Amino acid sequence: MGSALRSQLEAAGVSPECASTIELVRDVLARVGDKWTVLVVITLADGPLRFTTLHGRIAGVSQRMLSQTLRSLTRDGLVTRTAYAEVPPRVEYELTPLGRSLSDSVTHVVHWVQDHQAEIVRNRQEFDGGDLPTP
Amino acid sequence: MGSALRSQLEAAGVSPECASTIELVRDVLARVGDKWTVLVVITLADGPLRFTTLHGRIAGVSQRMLSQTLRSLTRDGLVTRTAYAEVPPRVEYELTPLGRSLSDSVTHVVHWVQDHQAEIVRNRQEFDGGDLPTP
DNA sequence: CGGAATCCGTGACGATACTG
DNA sequence: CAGTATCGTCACGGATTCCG
Repeated sequence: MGSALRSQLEAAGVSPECASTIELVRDVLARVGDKWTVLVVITLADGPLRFTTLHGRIAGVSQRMLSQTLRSLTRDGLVTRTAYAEVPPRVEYELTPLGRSLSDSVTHVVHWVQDHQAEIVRNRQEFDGGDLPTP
Repeated sequence: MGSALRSQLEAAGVSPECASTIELVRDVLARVGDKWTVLVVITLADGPLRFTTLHGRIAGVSQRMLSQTLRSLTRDGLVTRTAYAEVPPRVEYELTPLGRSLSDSVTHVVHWVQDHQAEIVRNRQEFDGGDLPTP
């Protein structure tokens, strides 16, 4: 399996030396593509925020998912988690330089989507509707 | 929900005029992040390929998932599907200019992952292992 | 050959309740 | 305030089978 996958990346212009890169690429892209990660990242782009603030700003996210997303991001070193020993407790999350650099790449894709969204929507309508029925 | 989401994009530097952009962004990113799309796209980067060839080159993909992925990509206008009325039947898939331009953006992220994979792996090990146990 | 249809297991996700 | 724990649902993804 590895060699075939390696050739995939070679075709994409990725250096062939590390076969497991593809898995990590897929892993990171899956993270980026998941439901909440992008929203968390771009929300944190302004500066550090605490859990509840984040929870309030990102509409529709459950505590469970937010917590999980933040832990994954922290694990990968994309955000830092800082807990202050206070009463009431306060925890702040902040993008690391690594997280910010990923954010830049992702923003690039976001802008791509924005630039081509009309075309995509039109393509979908055309595909779904086929030609208009003749009633 | 829409207004909160809109502010997300504003924070990310995206123009505020279209509230539904965020959903499309998430949608497209989810597609990009899914298990097979990236592999299909970079495999098609060389040129048009037929279904079975694609199925052979992408290790581990089932016919179902490949078919599904290709249909989604076709629906969005990222690939074209050309069926030749022959025996045996032949169907070729090819990246559209739109698909190629997305491919470029995604490749950018792929390269980012490649550049930072060592750091990510190290971060994960550090996070998972914590400090080394003392046996 | 190129799929679509069916069945089915797994786990992602949301809602809720509880804890330090 | 900042989570963890538990549970129920359901969509994703794989294997198999059937059709044009």
